[in-house]
Amino acid sequence: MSDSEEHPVDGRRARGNKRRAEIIEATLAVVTRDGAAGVTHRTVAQQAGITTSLSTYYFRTLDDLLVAALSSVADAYTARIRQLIDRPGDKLRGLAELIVESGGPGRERALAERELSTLAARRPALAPVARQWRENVAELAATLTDDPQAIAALVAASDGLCTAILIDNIAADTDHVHKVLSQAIGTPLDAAAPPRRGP
Amino acid sequence: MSDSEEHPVDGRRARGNKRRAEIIEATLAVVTRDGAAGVTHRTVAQQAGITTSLSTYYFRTLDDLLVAALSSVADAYTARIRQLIDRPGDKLRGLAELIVESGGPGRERALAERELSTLAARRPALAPVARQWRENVAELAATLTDDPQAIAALVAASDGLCTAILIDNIAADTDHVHKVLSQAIGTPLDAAAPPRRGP
DNA sequence: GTTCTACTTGTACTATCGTTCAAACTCCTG
DNA sequence: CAGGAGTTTGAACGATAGTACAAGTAGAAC
Repeated sequence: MSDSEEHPVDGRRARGNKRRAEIIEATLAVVTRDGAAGVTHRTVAQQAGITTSLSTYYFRTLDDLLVAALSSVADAYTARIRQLIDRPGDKLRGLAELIVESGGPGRERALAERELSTLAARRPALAPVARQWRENVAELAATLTDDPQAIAALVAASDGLCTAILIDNIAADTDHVHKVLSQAIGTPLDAAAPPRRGP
Repeated sequence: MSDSEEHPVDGRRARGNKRRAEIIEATLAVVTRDGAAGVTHRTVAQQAGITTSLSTYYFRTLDDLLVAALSSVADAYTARIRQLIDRPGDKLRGLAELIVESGGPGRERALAERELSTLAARRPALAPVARQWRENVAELAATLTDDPQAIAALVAASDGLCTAILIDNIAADTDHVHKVLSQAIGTPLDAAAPPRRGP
């Protein structure tokens, strides 16, 4: 985690890492297509175009594979939200756009994340990973207000909006989501996007 | 649906209905214990103390069984919320108590509902059932405000709070949930529980 | 009592699952 | 080149899944 890679010159390990990523990608594709219940070593291997044993070589058990897949999705979302937090701009609108994505191009990923998050209620190993999304949103909210209730409301509303978009398959409109988020956090329209000139 | 039962005198059919309810109950118990993925005709039958074939006799396919189980849970929640809507009292606090229940005695049911709701994203037959909860909350919210954004925010926040309680396993405090709901809907503390004397 | 319907059981078939394992292949090391 | 570490394959084992089906039981209709 600290440094990128220690042996980037070893072609064997490089290939291994690439394979690992491919298998995770295939796993997400399977979750998207057939749901988390459809994830088996065989389906994942077929999706990745490899043999079943190779899947078990990299992920000894199915649990290992699911944890890795959820971690991958969660990391991607974390990066997106951190970008919103660090960069200047309307954070609330950025969050709204991120949520709306769950109904469009990012629907597969979001659906996969929801499936895997639900598993988290049952597998302690997944819980910390599943919690990341809410913690990140809370951090973003903390830059907009100091009111704990408002932060909690925004986090809950963000989660609920994602659910509604995914399950109900409702039309995802950025303006609408933005308004609902504003409503949840209170009166952030003044404080949310102050046209600061930066330091 | 219009009248209760047409042949309540037939002891055979009565036993059949009882068995059906028992199997649904066993299914929910299995979902609670092992997750939706753990639902098989065999596990359900064992949980119910019957034979496998009897489970398939009442629910020809596993899908039938899952749809019936989700419908059962959704109906129970619908009844609870309708009670809140129809009866006088602080509706928002009642909703908060209902949500908090998801972390306590009603955790099993709530978890089962979430698992089955997630399935709804994939099985169109489950979608209308899974939508009920949100529609009911929206109806409750409509009695508190006319602002569509506020209604949407309350619905989303309710859903998100349930998720947080279930997945993160956070301490569920009625006061806290109530405050967050109030924050989401705006300033309902005055309008939410007006001590009206009736019509 | 006879007949019919609804309920219940035991058993079996086929398919797929997770997982293991030894052998073959690829690439780095010396 | 030889040797070893990492990668990939094919086949197989035991367990469990959905489902089907014929036989048997309990209660209703006549």
